[in-house]
Amino acid sequence: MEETIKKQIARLPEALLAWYEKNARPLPWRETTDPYRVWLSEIMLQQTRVEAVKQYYTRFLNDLPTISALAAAPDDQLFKLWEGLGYYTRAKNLKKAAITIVEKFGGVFPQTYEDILSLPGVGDYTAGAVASICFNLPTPAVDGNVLRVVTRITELFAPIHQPAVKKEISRALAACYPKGRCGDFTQSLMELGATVCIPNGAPNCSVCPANGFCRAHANGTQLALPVRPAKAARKKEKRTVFLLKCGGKIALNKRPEQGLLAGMWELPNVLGALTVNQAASMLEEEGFAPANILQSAKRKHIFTHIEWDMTCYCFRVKNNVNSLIWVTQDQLLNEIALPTAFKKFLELI
DNA sequence: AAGTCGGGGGG
DNA sequence: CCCCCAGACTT
Repeated sequence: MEETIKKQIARLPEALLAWYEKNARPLPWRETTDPYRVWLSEIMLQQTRVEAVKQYYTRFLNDLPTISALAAAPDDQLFKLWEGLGYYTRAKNLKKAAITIVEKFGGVFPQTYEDILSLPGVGDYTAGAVASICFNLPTPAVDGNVLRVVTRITELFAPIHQPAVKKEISRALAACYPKGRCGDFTQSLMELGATVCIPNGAPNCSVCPANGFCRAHANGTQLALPVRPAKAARKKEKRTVFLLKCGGKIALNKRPEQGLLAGMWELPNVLGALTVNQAASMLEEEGFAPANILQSAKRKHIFTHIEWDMTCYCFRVKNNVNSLIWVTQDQLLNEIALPTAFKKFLELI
């Protein structure tokens, strides 16, 4: 299979590089080959759209302009810079990797594929992207865009979630990487997938530089590719969220270090949809004096594997409880990173 | 190989 | 609603 793929993508580098020179979008991380900046962009872009990343990227580099600054950054600052971007372990691993670079690599970003791959949070894709873009190594970066482009050009109906299929595609690509233009070829593949050979609807084949040798285009099978596994059904959960106010402060809770939103702050909440009376009773059982209900609201939040149907009760309470952390509105706004699911209730304050 | 881990933009 | 996004890591 690999040999077949190689033959069918043989014309890709020449066609894509010429097209990329004229059609590359100007993106902040394309103005440099500094590995810190390219690495940061690749981590932020994991499962995250370009438009969402732009502002985060610029602000992050403004506040933490060097690897050593990142290695020394307090977690609060780090998470505030990541707040709302999702997949928060990316931020934790980013700092871990920065510390590794300082301690193990003498503060110099590693320059081989294997060393880059060894950093926490860096997998095959990111290592290939950084190595090719920053160090001109023939290391493919096989993301969703590239899988779509290659499976369409070669009309490969193999399920792309299988590691073996990704490896075949990666090896075939590595063999055709153009000397001296490795970074541009990596980016041109992704650019084609992002702007021409797009997901969700018909690709723009009429302007595609590969339409002369694309099998899916020739046979009209673009929409059937790539082949993905069936998606698992999402679970639904009802939750009751407490917005507790006491003496100008708001109650927060620290989530467990494992699992969903690991280690993040949250508004106190419990499983199940409590009535306002049940919620008030629960507060009394937890050691609060009788509480006054101020407002309530319902919000839905959708994660990848679970959906929260949340009912929030805003209570004014007269005494606080030690197991909760009490913060001012200013702290909550400017210092503490609160996941989006809970941010949806802050307008009740 | 299958599950887990956020959030959002667009059909 | 549904799709899937410049994926990585754990089990």
